[in-house]
Amino acid sequence: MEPTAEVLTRLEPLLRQLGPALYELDPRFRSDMRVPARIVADEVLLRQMFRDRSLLQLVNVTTLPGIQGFAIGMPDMHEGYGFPVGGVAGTLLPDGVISPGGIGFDINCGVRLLSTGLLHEDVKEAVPALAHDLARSIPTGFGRHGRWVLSPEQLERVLAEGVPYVVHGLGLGAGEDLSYIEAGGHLAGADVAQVSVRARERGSDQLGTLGGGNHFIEMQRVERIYDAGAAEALGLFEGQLTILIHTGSRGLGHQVCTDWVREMDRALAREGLRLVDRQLACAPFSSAEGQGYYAAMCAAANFAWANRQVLTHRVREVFSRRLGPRPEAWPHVVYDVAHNIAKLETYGGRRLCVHRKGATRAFGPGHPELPEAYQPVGQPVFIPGSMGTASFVMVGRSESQAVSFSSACHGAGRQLSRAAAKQQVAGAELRKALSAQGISVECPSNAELAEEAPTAYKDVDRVVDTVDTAGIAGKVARLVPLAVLKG
DNA sequence: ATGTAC
Repeated sequence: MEPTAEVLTRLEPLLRQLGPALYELDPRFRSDMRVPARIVADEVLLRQMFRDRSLLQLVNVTTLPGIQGFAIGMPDMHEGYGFPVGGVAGTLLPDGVISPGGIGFDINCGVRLLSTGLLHEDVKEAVPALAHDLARSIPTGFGRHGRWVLSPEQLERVLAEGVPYVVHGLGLGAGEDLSYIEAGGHLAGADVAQVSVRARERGSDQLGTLGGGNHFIEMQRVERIYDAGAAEALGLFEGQLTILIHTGSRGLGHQVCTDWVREMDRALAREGLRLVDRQLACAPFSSAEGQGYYAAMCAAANFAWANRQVLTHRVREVFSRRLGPRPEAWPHVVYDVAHNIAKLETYGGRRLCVHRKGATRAFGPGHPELPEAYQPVGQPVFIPGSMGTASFVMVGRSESQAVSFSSACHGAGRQLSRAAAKQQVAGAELRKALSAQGISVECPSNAELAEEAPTAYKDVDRVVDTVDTAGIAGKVARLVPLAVLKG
């Protein structure tokens, strides 16, 4: 929905440019703003944000109790539930609020990049078969559940322990994988008791499933390297075959979000508190609701990392079956990073709860949380483009700390709603067009395909260049699709 | 994103 012309004319003069790709909205725009709103964008992307409610949603975020500094939108920002997708906000611990809408329904939706030692050129003929095998091995699509049902005990351990349990307890993956996953694939704040029975039921057969919507697995070719030093540190080279996995915590995370939004909504009503937008339901981090949600969110995040780990194992099985057990055909984890999560981090000596919704953590070089090999170059940031377009590998820069609470964008960003895309795009035609580009498509539904059409998304090259210009992350490599597997 | 509006 578009904001009214009246609102936009009032907003415009209070918006000033702070840098080559950074804007600030003065808090005088609305009396309830506690801090300014900032936006990483160029002129074109900024204009696009005027076409939906995302800017006003970002303004709403600045009203949250305990918010520090500013609320900031990434260049791929668009309208979401409560918070805009592409929004970042840090609240002061212990009594600032945590808001499930600031993390998103798909808790720890994120991206994992796998690299092979193969040149695409050398395995060209095998790509369609590999894609087909992946489609047979990995359940995809909305409502699709896996054939593998975890016992209640296994699920509890996934929620409590995350990827270390998947590797060492379930035997799926290698010990080296753990060093290349944000937080080692395990948040210690998880408390299984805060995850409802219903959420657990929904998750019990969804480990190792891809889901629908914009979730996908893509086989890609490294088309171009921008930063040779960083590419070398990440093990990337031109012509290389890579695999990108984009998925999250499935129905389990969705149910956790639903449960705790309701819980917080009730608590607010009990105390007679009204928010500017009910979808911003939140609670002080230190409150029972804040602690409960945070513990459940950590558990759902562990589930999502575990999910991407199981999918990695499936990819390895398929590659090894098809290409033989040679070391160059064994996909390594380059990195795995969330873009829907809240993390506890320190800025200017203050402990904050940093909400990232459709925003990727982008720690610069030398950050202690990075694996040793990436210390000199910074944290890998993956920007999946829309289907059939390029994806990018970037690395976080130290400047991101002051500019954006160490955050960058997470994708191209929608410019058409799912409904609008479905109306405008014929899935069957799109399928043909992708095939004509030489991209193998493994997706049962034309409707799902249409919703994710490239025209439904902003220009990923522009989004990525804006992030680069803003100085929060730098371009390392451009990856182009060879085969896409989606729901 | 999501057993696609309890």
